[in-house]
Amino acid sequence: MQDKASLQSALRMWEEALGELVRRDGPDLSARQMAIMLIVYLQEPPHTVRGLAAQLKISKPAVVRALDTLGRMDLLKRKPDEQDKRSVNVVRTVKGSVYLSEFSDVVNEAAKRHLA
Amino acid sequence: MQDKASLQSALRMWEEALGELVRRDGPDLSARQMAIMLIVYLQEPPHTVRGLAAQLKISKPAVVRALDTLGRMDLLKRKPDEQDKRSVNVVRTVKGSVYLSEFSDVVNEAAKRHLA
DNA sequence: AGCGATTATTTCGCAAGCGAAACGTCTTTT
DNA sequence: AAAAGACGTTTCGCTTGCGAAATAATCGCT
Repeated sequence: MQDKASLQSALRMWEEALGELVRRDGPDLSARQMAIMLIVYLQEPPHTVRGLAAQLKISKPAVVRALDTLGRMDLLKRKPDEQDKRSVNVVRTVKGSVYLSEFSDVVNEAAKRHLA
Repeated sequence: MQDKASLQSALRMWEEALGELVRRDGPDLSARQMAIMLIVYLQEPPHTVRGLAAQLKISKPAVVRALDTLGRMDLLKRKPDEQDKRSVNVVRTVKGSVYLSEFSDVVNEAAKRHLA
């Protein structure tokens, strides 16, 4: 268990960043969609539907739907696997990189503001 | 603009915490619902529908719906304002406090794990 | 070559959330 | 006291997401 101060600290930081995101115009990603974005952009490729479903413990159709939505937004892309033609690799896009970059700015600003 | 290391740092922390939350059983709150929870539990009362809508720049019906859902989950409660009978105060519950306490544990664990 | 396993997707019925507009209640202004 | 405004809620039509089950394509094993 943490001390009370650090509990509040983490929550306040989350609040500021999240509030900023909700206020923002533009795409409002669900928790699952954001989790998939972060995995795809922060963990080493390759990323597959089954892999994402397993890591997040959600159903494969849920992953497929999230990829549909994120793909429509150009935040990531499907790329057929040439070795195993049943499989699909999920890859990054420029727009997705920009999106996450701005996102991390928001988080960092909140962190900085809170620590100050 | 931050240096690249700290950008990645914030994102990785967010990813670990968010991943844990998505995996978790139990209520899966939307971004808006979570934002409302954090405001109600971290900022000083009183909290009203119009106040929450203004702060998050979302419509009042959206706030009403979120309060319906969160209220059904016992994560917060409506309390009629005695002074101005048009108004409603949003107040905390024990269950909500527990929920956020566990939430901050997850965030803190992710932060600690990442800094290690 | 054939057959079961694996991968991703689609279909189905359903539940939840959205914004805009209308509404009911209460307060403030005139 | 009547009108105007403020607050929260409800209604409307619509969009999105969900899990479970069914489907299509491909792989691997024997």
